[in-house]
Parts: sequence; structure tokens; C-alpha cells
Amino acid sequence: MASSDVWKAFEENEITHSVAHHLAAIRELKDRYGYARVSDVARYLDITRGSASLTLKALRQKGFVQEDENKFLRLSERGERLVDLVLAKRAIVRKFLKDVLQVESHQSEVDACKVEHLLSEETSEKLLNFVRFLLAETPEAREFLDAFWQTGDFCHDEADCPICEDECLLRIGSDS
Amino acid sequence: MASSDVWKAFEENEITHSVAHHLAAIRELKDRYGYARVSDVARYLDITRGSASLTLKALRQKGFVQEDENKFLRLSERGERLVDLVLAKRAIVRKFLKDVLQVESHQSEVDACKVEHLLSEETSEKLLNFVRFLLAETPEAREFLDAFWQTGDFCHDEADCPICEDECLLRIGSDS
DNA sequence: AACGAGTGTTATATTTGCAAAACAACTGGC
DNA sequence: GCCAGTTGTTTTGCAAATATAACACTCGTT
Repeated sequence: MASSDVWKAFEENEITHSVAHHLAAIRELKDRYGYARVSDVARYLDITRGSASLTLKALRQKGFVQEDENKFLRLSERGERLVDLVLAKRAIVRKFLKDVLQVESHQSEVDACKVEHLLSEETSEKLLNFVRFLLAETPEAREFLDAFWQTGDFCHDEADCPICEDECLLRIGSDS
Repeated sequence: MASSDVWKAFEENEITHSVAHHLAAIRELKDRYGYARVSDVARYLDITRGSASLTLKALRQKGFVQEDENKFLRLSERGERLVDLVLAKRAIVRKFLKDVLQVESHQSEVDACKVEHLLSEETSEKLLNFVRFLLAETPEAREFLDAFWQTGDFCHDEADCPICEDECLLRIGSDS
């Protein structure tokens, strides 16, 4: 009766959305200004210093962040790797949404940001490959994309829809 | 200095992951067994009745769920629409991951389940269209997919990568 | 009538993420 | 040297989402 193993996996992520952005903030701030302190992170994320201080303390204890003698923050090796992964996922998804699906730019940003820390490595890698292939200038990719973009709305008819044969998804396209 | 409007949008979702699955449980249980009570939902989701009771009470107050004289639950009109959307998004993503990217089946399930309630309507609709077009038997789609699947790993070279020109994502492909 | 199983609710606790406020330490201008 | 501003920490409080445990109701069996 229970199909609970799948949906409960939602909790079991290495990091939370909030943590991902704390780490990314350090990366970004160091890149841009050469350093990142607690206050800088707080300002960047538009939260209070107290809040940032607590979150970053936890991240220090978990070994993702280290602190300078001058209270300058930096990512540990693990932290760097984690941020690499998260930022890569965000960039891949954003690229896919914006440049392939042609989702509006800001919306691409938001959606990519929401899922960046949730995607598995397998999915991310395969999506990366897919987007790379799609946007490379091979003839197959070019022709396919041209055809796709030109077609606009496709298949509002249940009969020959390759998804609806499994489960009916037409409702999503009809009233919104 | 602050780019905080994007990442804080994570909170602003119509429903949470948990709520999505409570609603989907009602749908599923009614389809399968003809009725859904608090305990049935709890069993289905493998949580305690107390927890389900509270969540469902909130959903009743928000007008997504209604209750029979016999304590049987059913989705309101709004609830039905919401579940339609969520399940459609899950199905679209799963289909895309599994049948296009060829992500392993269970992983597709898990990843789809994690993002189902986070995607915007715009993204979902465009993804739906994309997958439909891709899996329809047009020559462009066929040739493209054949070429893609056959190629396997693509472009492990930063130089001609259409994503890395913007931001370097190669790290994701190299060590995992 | 009484009991046990199943059901639903409530009371209480935990965790997470944030804000607000109080405090100590440092810094730079005067 | 002093004072103002900035920084980092800590304490406290809050809200949301969940969990557990205890309680109350109903119903069928005996």
C-alpha cells in the first residue's frame, strides 16, 4: 500500500537550499571582491548577520567552510566541490530552460535556482551532455531545434501524444 | 550587492513537497480503493495518523480538501486542479529524464518527485511541448535522438562547449 | 454490557531558518 | 585617547513542518 520510499527521499539531500546559497555567496564574494566575511554573506543574501553567523558556524562544524585568522571565510575542499556541483547544476538547468525551451529569462533563473540542489549527479551529467549536444552546431541538432522552435505549440490532441499514452497530461495545457 | 530576490523565491511556492504528496495520496487512494480517510493517507505515506490529521486539517481550511459526513476525504475543485498540475509535472519530468536523457528508472522517479512542485507553469508547459515533439516520430526528432544516444559522452573539451563559454562546468564531468 | 481494534484529534516536542536585540571587539578619524 | 561605525556572536522568539504520544470516539464481536 505504501509507496513512501520515493517521496521521503526529498529530505535526504546533502544540503538545503539555504545552505547552497550561503556557500555560493562565499564563492561569489571572493571572486568579486577578494574576500567574504560573515557580514558580507549576510548583506549579499539579505539576511541578518546573526542568521548568517549561525548558519556559517554550522557549516564550519560540518567542514564546508573555514575561517581565517582575520575572520575571512573560505570554502574547504569539500565546500568547493559542493559549490562546483551546485553551480554547475544551476547553470545547466538555466541554459536548458532559457536557450532550448526558451523559457523567459528571469523565470529560467528562478526555476534553476529552485532545483539546483535537488538533482542527482546522474541527471545533471546527462542533462549537461544533452544540452551540449543540442547546442553544438551539428546538423542533426540544428535541424531539430529549428523544427521545434518553429512548430510552437505541439500536439494538443491526446491521440498521438507520446506522453499521454502513459498518463493523461492534457489538462496542463488546456486551462492555464 | 544583493541578488536576493531570486533565491528567496524558493519559499514562495503554492504548496510544499509534503502537501503535494498528501493531495496525490488522496487522488491515488480514491482511484484505487474508492475512498480515502485520514488513516489511509497516513498509511500510504508512512507517517503517523496524527501528522496526517494536522496536515489535512490545514488543507481543509485552505480549501483543497473536503470531508464527507463519514470522514471520507475528497479533493475540492481547487485541490483536483492542483493535483492535476503536480502529477502532470512529475510525469513530464520523469518522461524526459527516463526516455530522453535515459536516466536510470528509479533515479528518474526520485528526481521528478523532488522537483514536481517547484517548476513554474511556463517551464512545465514548454518542457511538455519539448518532450512531445522529441518523442513524436518526426524525422528531425528521430535523427536527432539517434545521433544523441549514439554519441554517448560528448565534448569533454572546454574549447567548443556551448555551455562552458558562459561558465565552466567541466568540473562536473571530470571526477565523479 | 464490555472489550479490543481501528480511527481521528489534540498536546507536546523537535528541527530549520530567520529576525531582533544586546553585547563585546575592533577600526579609523579627530 | 575617545567616539562612532562596523563586525561577529549570542540569546531569545517566532513560524512552519513534522513527529510522537496520549486521549476520545465508534463499531463489531462476544
